[in-house]
Amino acid sequence: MLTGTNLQHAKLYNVRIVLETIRLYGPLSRVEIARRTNLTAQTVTNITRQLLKSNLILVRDHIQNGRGAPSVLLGIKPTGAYSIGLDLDETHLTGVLMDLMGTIRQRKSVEISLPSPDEAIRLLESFTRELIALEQLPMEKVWGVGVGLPGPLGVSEGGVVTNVFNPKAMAGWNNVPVVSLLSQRLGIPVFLENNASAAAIGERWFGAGRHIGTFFYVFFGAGLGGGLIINGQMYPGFTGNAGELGYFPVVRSDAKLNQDDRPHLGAYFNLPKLYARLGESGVKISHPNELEQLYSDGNPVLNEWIETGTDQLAPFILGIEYLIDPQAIFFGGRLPDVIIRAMVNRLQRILPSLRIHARVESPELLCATAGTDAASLGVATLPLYTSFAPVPKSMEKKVKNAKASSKTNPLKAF
Amino acid sequence: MLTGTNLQHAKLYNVRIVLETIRLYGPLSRVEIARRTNLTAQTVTNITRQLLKSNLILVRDHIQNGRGAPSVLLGIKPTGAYSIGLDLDETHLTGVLMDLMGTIRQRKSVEISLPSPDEAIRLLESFTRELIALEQLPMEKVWGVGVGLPGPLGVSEGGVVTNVFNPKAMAGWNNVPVVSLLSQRLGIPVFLENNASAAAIGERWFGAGRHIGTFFYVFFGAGLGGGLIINGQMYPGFTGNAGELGYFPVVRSDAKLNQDDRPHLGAYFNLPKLYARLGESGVKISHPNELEQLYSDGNPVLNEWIETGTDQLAPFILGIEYLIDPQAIFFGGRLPDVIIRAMVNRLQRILPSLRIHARVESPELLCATAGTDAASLGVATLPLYTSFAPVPKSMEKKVKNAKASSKTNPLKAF
DNA sequence: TTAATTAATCAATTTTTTTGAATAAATGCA
DNA sequence: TGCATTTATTCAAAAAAATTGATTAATTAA
Repeated sequence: MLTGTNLQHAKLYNVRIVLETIRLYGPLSRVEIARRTNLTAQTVTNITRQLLKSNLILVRDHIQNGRGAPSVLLGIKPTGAYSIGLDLDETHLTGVLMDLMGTIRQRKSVEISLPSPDEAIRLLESFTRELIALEQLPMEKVWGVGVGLPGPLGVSEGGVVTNVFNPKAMAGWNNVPVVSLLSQRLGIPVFLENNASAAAIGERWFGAGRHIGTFFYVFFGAGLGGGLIINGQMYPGFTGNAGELGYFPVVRSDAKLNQDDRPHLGAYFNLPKLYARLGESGVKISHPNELEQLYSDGNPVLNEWIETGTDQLAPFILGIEYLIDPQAIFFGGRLPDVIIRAMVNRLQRILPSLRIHARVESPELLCATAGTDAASLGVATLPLYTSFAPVPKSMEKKVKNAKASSKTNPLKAF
Repeated sequence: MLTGTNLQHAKLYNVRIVLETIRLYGPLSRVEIARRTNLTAQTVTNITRQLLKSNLILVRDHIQNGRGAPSVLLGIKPTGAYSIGLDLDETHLTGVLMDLMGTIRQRKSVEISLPSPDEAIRLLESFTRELIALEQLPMEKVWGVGVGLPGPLGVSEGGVVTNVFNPKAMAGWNNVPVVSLLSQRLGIPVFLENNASAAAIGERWFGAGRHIGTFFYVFFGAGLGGGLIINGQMYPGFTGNAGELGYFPVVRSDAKLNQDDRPHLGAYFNLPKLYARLGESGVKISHPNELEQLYSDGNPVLNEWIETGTDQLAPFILGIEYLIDPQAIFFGGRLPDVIIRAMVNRLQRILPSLRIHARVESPELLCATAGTDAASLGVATLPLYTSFAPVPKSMEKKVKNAKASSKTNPLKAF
């Protein structure tokens, strides 16, 4: 719907712009903020006064450049707010407690084997409570919990993502209202996102994507996923599954894949299948971190897995270049950095021979910066993202009778 | 850059929202506009007063539903503004004069053969002047000229698209500052866009895409192009070539293609090549409209061309589904409707067998509504689009010293 | 004929940014 | 050392826009 704006929302928009400017380029003086945002110094004074009072920013330093009064540098106050990220898939759960600067303050991880929804919800709750207890925080300081699940996810009527339509990978997980179940138990807002998109959001907010407006994120989890950031915001697609290249059908069946699968790209990146194949060759592992040692040992099964997977992936990377034309393509997830780097290097060798000269410029292929906790860091950004991102939507007027989410919105003071 | 907003721009945003609401859903009463936009009735009264004074809207009717004062229905005034669209490629030039409602009032077309930039600029100018003369309009009523060229286009340093990097298809057209050359001669704003993206914009504004926020547009021109609308706005990509699937390399070389080409998808849809192949079989044609007769005659060369092209296209359509996840995929351009429909029907047969069950929903495949003038209609919308679309950018504060484009901006009154 | 209802507008108020002046702190130079 | 200059920040009044509450006008229902 086309929705008008009003003064209150113009102000909220400016508050978010100021906060985001400080976060991305700070610490900054008030005049510098004014210069960057095209707001007047007076307006910046007014906004920063409220942000200081709300404990979201703090005075970092006093510096002087040349003559004149010294600048008061303002920066984000890391302890101004916290957020929890929980990344769950059929093989593991990782939980992190993150501060406003994106620093991971607490971390917990456990290897599991396809939990039932009941078990999982209990586990998610206890992880959350333990992480908060470890940091000795009051519940009010935690703005919310982000939960990541493997895609593709479905969207329920109410607009809330609650279901998992991935019967093979997460059996028994159809129609599970994760959001309402968990938020009832915890009493704070819960956000759900597929782990690939979440990792992309994390990269955008706290990684190398901070200054890249449009990029694709190739995510290696238990399988293969993808997320898309367009004009600085996560782009979900119409059904919420944009970038989901894991289930893209591949033309030729490969003898090494299970025969009961319709051949699809994600099968080449399925970790349990890799573990099984390594097991056949006499190497027993159960955690992606163990792959690092195998790689430096030059394990032939692993090497072949990397090469086959990368070769299958290459045409899709080309497809991303031609269809989406992003500034960069990130590669990240639960695989060790060295293996991701090996894949990127191989892609950089393969792709030029596939491209046609007419292309002016090609996107950079980059290793993601968040490491193996990318997904949990990503989902942890969801509560902050929802409150803070200066998206056009925040310009829209709030309908008067709308059920005030303002109770939980940390910017309610503005 | 992150830019704050202020009262003036919030107002401009609301003006655009009101205008767009009337355009899409009108004629509407003021209260109805207020209801749809969440603006107050008083605000709508103020804004519509100015729009009436500016001659952009008019009173269409007085109706009453039940008791109470009758509603005054407001609608877009078609003659409130005009715009010119010029679609140029190596084989033809089509020019249209469009009113504010998207109705084509005048039309001119000529078949040409790879004009030099000099010849082309002269031709574009004379087309523009003739179209305006035919409608007997003063120059001030024409808000601008949109020019469409085959992609991929490059972007010059100043941010203005001026160059054509398509040496094969448009030889001699490197580094031609089309925008500045033509706007100097005409004295009104000139906009340049690749014809596929332009057709997508046209479909979004005046076609079936009016109520579809996110779609892909497959464009059949002299070759194959593509355009992308995301959240209601044209998405150009980082280098300006998103959706440009014409130059996507295809794996297997086809004997029927020229050997000097690197095999790419667009070669299967190249019209001059089709004409040549038809010529070999004894059928001489030179205009896409003549294909309609051939198709109803069941010409075997044409049928095979359609089938081969569609089969090659199918995996890319699947790629669009998985990567971009749009609500719909439109097919349009200079080919006759029956041929486009045949391709869409064939795709609808092929695609289900390629998809994997896990996909929840697939985008609709739709024939575009603008007919063979899609591209010229599309570029004609560019001047209006730039002035009117309620894009987030219009929320950003204008820098004070910025070279006032307001001289030419029809909304300067606000 | 009169009360009720709805559309639209007038006038006063509120919210926010802007503008112009004032204050404070440091530097550069006589 | 003293003072003009420069720069950052804030105070106070003004301007711009949407909102609120009251008013006017047109029509239907009883």
